[in-house]
Amino acid sequence: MTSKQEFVEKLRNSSLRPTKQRINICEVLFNRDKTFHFTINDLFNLIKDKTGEKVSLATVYNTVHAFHKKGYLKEIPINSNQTYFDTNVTDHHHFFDVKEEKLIDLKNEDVGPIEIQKSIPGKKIKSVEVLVKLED
Amino acid sequence: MTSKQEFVEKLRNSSLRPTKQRINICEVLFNRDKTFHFTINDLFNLIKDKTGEKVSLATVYNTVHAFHKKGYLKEIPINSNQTYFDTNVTDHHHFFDVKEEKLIDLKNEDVGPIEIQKSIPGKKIKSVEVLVKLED
DNA sequence: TTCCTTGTTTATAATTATTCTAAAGAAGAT
DNA sequence: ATCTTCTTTAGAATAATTATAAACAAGGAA
Repeated sequence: MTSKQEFVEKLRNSSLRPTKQRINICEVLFNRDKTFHFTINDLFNLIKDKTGEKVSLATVYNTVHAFHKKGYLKEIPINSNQTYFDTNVTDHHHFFDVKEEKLIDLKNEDVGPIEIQKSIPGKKIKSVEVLVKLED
Repeated sequence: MTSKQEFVEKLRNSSLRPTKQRINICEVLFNRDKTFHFTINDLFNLIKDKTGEKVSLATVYNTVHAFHKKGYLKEIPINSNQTYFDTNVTDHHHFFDVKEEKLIDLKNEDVGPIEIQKSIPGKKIKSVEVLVKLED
């Protein structure tokens, strides 16, 4: 359980003003035991449900992008019409259940080391992501 | 160099009628040495350039989806506003140059074996894709 | 051939996710 | 309090994709 005050500090430390909306979004995103996978629309609906307060869709977009930029959220590369985010920003991978459109975390140790043995001149590796698609 | 007749047969074998439009699309997609990464819009523009004939955008969508369904094209999981496809349908991976929005093939042997040591009850693995993002 | 059925193409409209805009409101500093 | 800057918001704009339904073409049968 993270207190509201901690979110206020987190936001201040990131030079993001601690507004009511952002704190509500923090509650929904970060006040959890497990990692959380979501689309903007998921989040938009959850905010109303969990906090009882409505935050405009534009603000949800703004805030998610701000948090992503600050490194508090990770974008998951996946083929979907919607963009998926993850509150687990550590280096890890995903299962994607195609039928249920659901993501499941895959720990690094469940995949083993991945050694990329090719390099592109002038470029460096920013991230390595494994996506394992699941079917029935 | 693949002849037009071969495309006609390929289409017939897939119970797709060999129309002028589909054959043109085949020429652009499959008459190449190297693997080809593209978005629908890339392809739409290339058809005009390479064949001199215009195919409607809707037909490009229809055909790409039909070819994807038949297994002649692979969809690449990536976070982009556009969907990327690949004419290389073998099991392999990708670099994505984030700045230039360009994909580069990564052979399986350049990545090494990936062993997924977690399983989800009732589900089986459909595909394993590695995406390596590149930055300058 | 000619006719018939079914599949295909097409322009255009509809849909959907996301971004933009500009005005009103709130936070923080002085 | 006042001022500046950041934030929120509704709604408009954009862009990719999908749906629609009418015209058209392919393939088969007579």
